[in-house]
Amino acid sequence: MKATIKDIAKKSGHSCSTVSRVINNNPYVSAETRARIQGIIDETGFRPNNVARGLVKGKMNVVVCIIGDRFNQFYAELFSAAEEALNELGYLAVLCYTNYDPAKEEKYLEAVTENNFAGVIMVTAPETPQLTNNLSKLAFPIVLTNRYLVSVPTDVVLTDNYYGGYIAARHLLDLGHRRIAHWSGPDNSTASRDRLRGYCDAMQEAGLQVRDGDVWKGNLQETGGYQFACRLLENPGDVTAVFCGNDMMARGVVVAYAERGRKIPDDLSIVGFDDSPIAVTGTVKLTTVRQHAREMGRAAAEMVVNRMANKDQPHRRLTFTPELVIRESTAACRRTDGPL
Amino acid sequence: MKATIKDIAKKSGHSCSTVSRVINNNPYVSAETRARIQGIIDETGFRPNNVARGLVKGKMNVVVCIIGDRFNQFYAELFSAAEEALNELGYLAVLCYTNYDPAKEEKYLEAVTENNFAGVIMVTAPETPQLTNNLSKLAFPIVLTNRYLVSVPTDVVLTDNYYGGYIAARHLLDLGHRRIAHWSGPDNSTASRDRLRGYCDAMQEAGLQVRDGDVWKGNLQETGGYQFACRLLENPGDVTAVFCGNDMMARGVVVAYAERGRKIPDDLSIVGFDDSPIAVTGTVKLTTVRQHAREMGRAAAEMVVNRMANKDQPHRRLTFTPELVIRESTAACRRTDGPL
DNA sequence: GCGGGATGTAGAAACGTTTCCAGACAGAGT
DNA sequence: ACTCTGTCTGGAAACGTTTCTACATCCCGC
Repeated sequence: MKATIKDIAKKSGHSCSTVSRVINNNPYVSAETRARIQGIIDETGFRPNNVARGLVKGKMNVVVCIIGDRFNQFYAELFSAAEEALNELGYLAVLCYTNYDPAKEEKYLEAVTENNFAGVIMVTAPETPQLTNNLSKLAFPIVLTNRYLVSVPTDVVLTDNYYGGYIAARHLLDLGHRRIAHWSGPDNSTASRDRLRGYCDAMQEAGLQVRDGDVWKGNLQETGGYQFACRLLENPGDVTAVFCGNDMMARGVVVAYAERGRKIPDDLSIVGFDDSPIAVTGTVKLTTVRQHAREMGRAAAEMVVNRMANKDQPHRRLTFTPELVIRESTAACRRTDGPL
Repeated sequence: MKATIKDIAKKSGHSCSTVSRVINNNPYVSAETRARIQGIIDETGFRPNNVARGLVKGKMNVVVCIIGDRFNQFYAELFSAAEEALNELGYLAVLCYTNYDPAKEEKYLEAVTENNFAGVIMVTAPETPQLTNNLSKLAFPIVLTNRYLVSVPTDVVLTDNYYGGYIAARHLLDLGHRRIAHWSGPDNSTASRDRLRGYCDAMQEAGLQVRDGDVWKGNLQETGGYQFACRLLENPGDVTAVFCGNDMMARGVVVAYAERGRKIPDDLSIVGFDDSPIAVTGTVKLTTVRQHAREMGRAAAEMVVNRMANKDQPHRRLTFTPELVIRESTAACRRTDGPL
């Protein structure tokens, strides 16, 4: 069987307490004692049992990241940074995908409770009544990222999506575009809504009106962008630029145009969102709005362990400012024929 | 604080043992007692603490899936099926990505040991000395999938990759192709090697010789396929068909050709591998070799819990037979000019 | 030479379950 | 009437840690 702390205690002639102290780097151990015990630990290959530790401490040193969408590399990047930070802080990070299914979300949150995991970093969750109901009575730290809930205060780390939407539209306007579409995801997240507002305000500021037909909502994946692009190609109108809800969608647009021999940015200017790795794969590098994925991930990690120590501090919202990254998918508007 | 089994015992006037019995559906509880206790459990919202349970049972009911590659949807599919099965069997499934980094792999395996997780399903791992060394002394059940290790016997569920390579090449040969390239991943997995063998044997059977220059090894991702396709386009030779190591790679080839206005399958026939979801997204649906991802996932799940019960049974290797799925990326060879 | 704060160590309780053991009771077979 | 077997229940040990309490010892300043 695996060696326990008692075995080490017996072998070294010391008590469990003392062995525990050397394991946990408690200063109240003499140099000789520490050396002797450490020697035995090393030669035995003893590793403390985290389950027992978890029982007395009241929590396992495991943080679960619950993510809606496994295709979005922005989340992957965010998680990877969070994991790195969590490891440094002594926690194991594991991943669960919900596929945006509220039932799965609930299942995972329940599992966290039952297993006394230390906390949760949750990346995107549509705001369902169950979720808000659950969140409000959860006993462990949870930090949301990317979107916040209007009905429940939580710790959250965000991008300033309003500003992101604003600079995306602003950039296209500066290039002379006048009819700018916005393709995004379902309307159930603050992230999407805030970006939309930013886009609308930029348009209005330029004296342009956003028409109903200019904003399309679909799935935030490559297929979504692909489909919308096909729809636009069939019925071009005078749209000369598109602001996409994320880079995956933007990629889908590029593919649809490439397949028909149309040129980006000549035939259409595209701004993505996220600046995820796929923004720079493929021939046309995307102009996009960079979210600071790694910084957000690290911040979320720090926030979640911070809350473990201070259970009752007020909830905090940390907002990162996105920035425009100009690459090859946008260019000055060449169409001058239409009105507006 | 959260209710414990003792609180329930006190409230119901019964002992902890009895409460435990109703929680675990032990038959030795009278109907009335069970009803009364269950009532209290329900009204209290009591949930047993898995950590305490894990301590006495010697393991947490958590299975970790360790996956090398988060981009490959075939693995995602496999994991999703495994998770489903594991949930049915009473286990929580969580995910860790190694990015093919042996150090991360080791870290996760260590975490499994320290946290007494119930077992591991590991999807792809390059066979490093550390890994084999670690695996041979692990105390928990582990089942490998997709590739097996030559130096350590383990439980493993596989696709018959040799046969997969064979039918892929055979299909292209049947379409009249003679110069068929094979683009795959690094040579460190049995999966790649077996597919290569199958492809070579099919070629030889047809009286054709595989030349060194026909087999390229790169990264098994879209970028890998894209790069190889570019290389081929620059220097076409007489290759008319390609058998790709997986669907992502095949997709990359399609994109490269589309961007240059070349037609698939007219200019190049492509066979992928996996039949992952991306095989049917995009305009050209891929001809590919289907691996039975969901069946493999479920099998892996069953295998891992099976081994928990029977620690000393001999290791098993379960092989699924892949099948060719013919779609739009392959067509009869039209080039008849060159010798072979 | 004596109280008093560090420093070092051991023993035992505690964490929340499961499970082993023992005992009570009932009905059935002799 | 008696064992015997099966059903039901409670008490307590066990799982492997951390941590609380208690007790030495030492050195310091008086």
